[in-house]
Amino acid sequence: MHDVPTYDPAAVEETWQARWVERHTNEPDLDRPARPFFNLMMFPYPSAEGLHVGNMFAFTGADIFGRFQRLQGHDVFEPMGFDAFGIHSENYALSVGTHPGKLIPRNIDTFRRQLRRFGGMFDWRHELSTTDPAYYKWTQWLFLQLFNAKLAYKKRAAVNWCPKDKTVLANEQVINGRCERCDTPVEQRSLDQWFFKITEYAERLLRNLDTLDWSDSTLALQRNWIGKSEGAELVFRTPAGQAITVFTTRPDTVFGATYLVLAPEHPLVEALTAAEQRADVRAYQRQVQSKDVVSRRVGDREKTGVFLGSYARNPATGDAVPIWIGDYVLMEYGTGAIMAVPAHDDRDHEFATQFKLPIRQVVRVEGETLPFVSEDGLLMNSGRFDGRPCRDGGREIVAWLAAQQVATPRVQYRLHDWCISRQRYWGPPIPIIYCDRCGPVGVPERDLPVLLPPFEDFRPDDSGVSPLARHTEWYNVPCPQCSAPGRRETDVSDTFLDSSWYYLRYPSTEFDDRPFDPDRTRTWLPVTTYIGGNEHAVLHLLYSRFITMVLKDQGRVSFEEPFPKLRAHGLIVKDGAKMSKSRGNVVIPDAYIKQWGADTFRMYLMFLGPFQEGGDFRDEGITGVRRFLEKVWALAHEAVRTADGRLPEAVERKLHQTIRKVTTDTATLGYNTAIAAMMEYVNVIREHGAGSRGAMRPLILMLAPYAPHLAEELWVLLGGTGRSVFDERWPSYDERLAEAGDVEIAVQVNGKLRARLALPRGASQDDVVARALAEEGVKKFVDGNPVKKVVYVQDRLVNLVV
RNA sequence: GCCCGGGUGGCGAAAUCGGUAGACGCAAGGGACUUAAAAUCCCUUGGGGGCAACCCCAUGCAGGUUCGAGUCCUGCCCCGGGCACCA
Repeated sequence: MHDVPTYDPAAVEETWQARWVERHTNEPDLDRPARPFFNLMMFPYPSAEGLHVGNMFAFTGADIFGRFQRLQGHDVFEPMGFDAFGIHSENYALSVGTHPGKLIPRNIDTFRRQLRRFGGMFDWRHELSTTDPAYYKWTQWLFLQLFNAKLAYKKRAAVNWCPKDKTVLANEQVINGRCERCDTPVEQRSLDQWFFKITEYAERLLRNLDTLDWSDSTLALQRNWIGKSEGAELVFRTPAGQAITVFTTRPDTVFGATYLVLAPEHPLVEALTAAEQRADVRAYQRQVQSKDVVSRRVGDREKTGVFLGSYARNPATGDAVPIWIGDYVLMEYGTGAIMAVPAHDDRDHEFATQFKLPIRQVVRVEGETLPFVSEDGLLMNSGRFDGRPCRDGGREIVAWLAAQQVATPRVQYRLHDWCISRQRYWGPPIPIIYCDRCGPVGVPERDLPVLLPPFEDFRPDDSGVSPLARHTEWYNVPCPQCSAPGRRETDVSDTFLDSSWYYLRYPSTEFDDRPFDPDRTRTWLPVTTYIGGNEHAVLHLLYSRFITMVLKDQGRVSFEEPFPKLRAHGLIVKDGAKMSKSRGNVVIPDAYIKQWGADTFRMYLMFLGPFQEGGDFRDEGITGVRRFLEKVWALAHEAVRTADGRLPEAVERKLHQTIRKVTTDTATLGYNTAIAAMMEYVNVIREHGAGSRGAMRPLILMLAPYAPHLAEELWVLLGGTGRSVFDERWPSYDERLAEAGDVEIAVQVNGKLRARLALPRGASQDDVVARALAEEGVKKFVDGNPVKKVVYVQDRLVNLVV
């Protein structure tokens, strides 16, 4: 064995990272690409802790995909940016006594350094940060497009208020009644808020899901979130003529509705309350209001409520049914009022039992006892609808009641309008000026951006208004329409608005007079492949789809789905447990990259489990990958000194099988098995002592997406003359060579494996059976019995049934 | 409660149009080289039985379909994630 120079990843990686910059290797021609491929990954929030291993895992997987596409001959655009506005940065700045405006640039510097160091194929010409006025100018512009289209509106609303972060939260940011950031129980407050009418797009957002190439889990999450229910609104009238409208998904059970329940906040409660019940009703309402959202929604589920002392007529039966209020009915969903069918709804049953209300069975299902909710039954106690199947009967009942003007078919979504205002500092100011004469007026485009003033005093307070509202010199401005004294909106917008359009900005970052250039957008969008975590399956992805639909409706883009192909990666855990600071098991990538090199670290991350499922990070495992790269390094150096000739047959066959496997696996993000296949190939080369150029060059090409620095280095060593291995083409394989040689055929007797035969491909059934019967191990089990049946699978298996 | 995933060696995991279970890697044990160690190389490694060729058992549990089931069907159990008093 000749001397092989030591593999020094740090040196190799530094050299090539410098060359990539000098040679503009990662900068595609954005104006005239032959085969554009927009490889997008979810941009990170630049935390003070730096890039963590979860980011690194995601970016590595996405980068491998981009590099693979590049080798397939695409012009791959792989940009990177920073989602740097938001409560997280602001809270961190407060906790360490600095200003987010100072903190964020430092954090971004760290991230940029880390992202270069791990070897991402990023086009840094197109880096963006959502906090850059050149970016948020257009975030504000986007708000104005929705405002002008009447898709943004302000309303006083009971909103989620986090007493710790002192801000309003979107429904999506409330987890089990608690703030998703700080876990504080969320309170209800009534404030004026800006909303986007995403509910107007609910049906389209739902329907389009069928056209998307997304993972099933992500699609399911979105469907769930949109939460479509079909049913009807039914009207119950009081003797005084008041109409109480309820929403139900089970109009077939209306004959079983024995009472009504309204949400305690329902506007009709006052009018429906009898004098003698007034005190009790008031007390109950106060009690509910004082509950925090946690105990109302998820904590104590015991049914409570109060009788209002009045009645309404069931439109189907004509019976007078009592009207109650109860906090298990929510004002935000449906009409805030329900018809209670205690026989066929568990919650209603519980309530009726508690308060001794009548229970009337109207559905019969074999073997079921009350209460049950099945729709697979026949109606009973339902007048002329008796005996009808539930679903048909329901339709007929709605038609019957609709003719009397007391029923309307209705579709209900769980999705709420998107509350986008935040009473905080670290975000883009909402570009609105209030004028006593003109009302809310959009800031004219020529005056954008509305700069976020660099106030040192940005601490939020309990007032329910933004810190910007403390600065009269900032918010007092003339009305852009009539020049009368006006006042700026002092709320800033939600971070999810920043991230709802960043993919549109990337190809157009150099244009300061337009948010996204029409030509660039036509060339590069929609995004070819989007890779990111399922934690954004609902919020970010739903908002981005909505914004894109709005832009499409305004004729600003030609597509309505920004991410036709999306792949979600899994989560990475450490030694079987979720990483967290408190557990002390957070993996800091820098230390690993320093010790092992970026190429080894990238490959290890991809080897520890299926990319789309995540995996368990264990320190011990990394040595295997490093050993593999050392072997490749040594074989390549050996190959240089070896005369090239035809590969040994076994090596050639394995090579073609490997190219086949690595190609399909890389294309489908099956990185762990692709790496395993390359390891197998290297093992075969070593067994045959066949480390020649012909054996190694295709391997280096396949390895390039995974270990780009090493591949560049070895490509030059093996005679590559171009500027980069990524200007080469992915190797192709020959199916015939991959399938050459004998196949092993399993011989079963009665389904149990008894022997293996090595035979040429394509042997006939008769030959195989004859050979099988000659085997000792087979004879023994056939034992002279006649073979009753032969199952033969060409080139794989024969099963003799005796 | 509902909706997605997922349960395979000591460990991370392969194999799903039903067709040779455990590829690849880690760890462990044995050996070679070395004054020694590291590194490297070779061998063994799911469980049980046998001197051996071999045999039996084994993919969360219980059934079923099939010549044949990790894979399909029925009913359960457990783990992870999401939604959740949504009418």
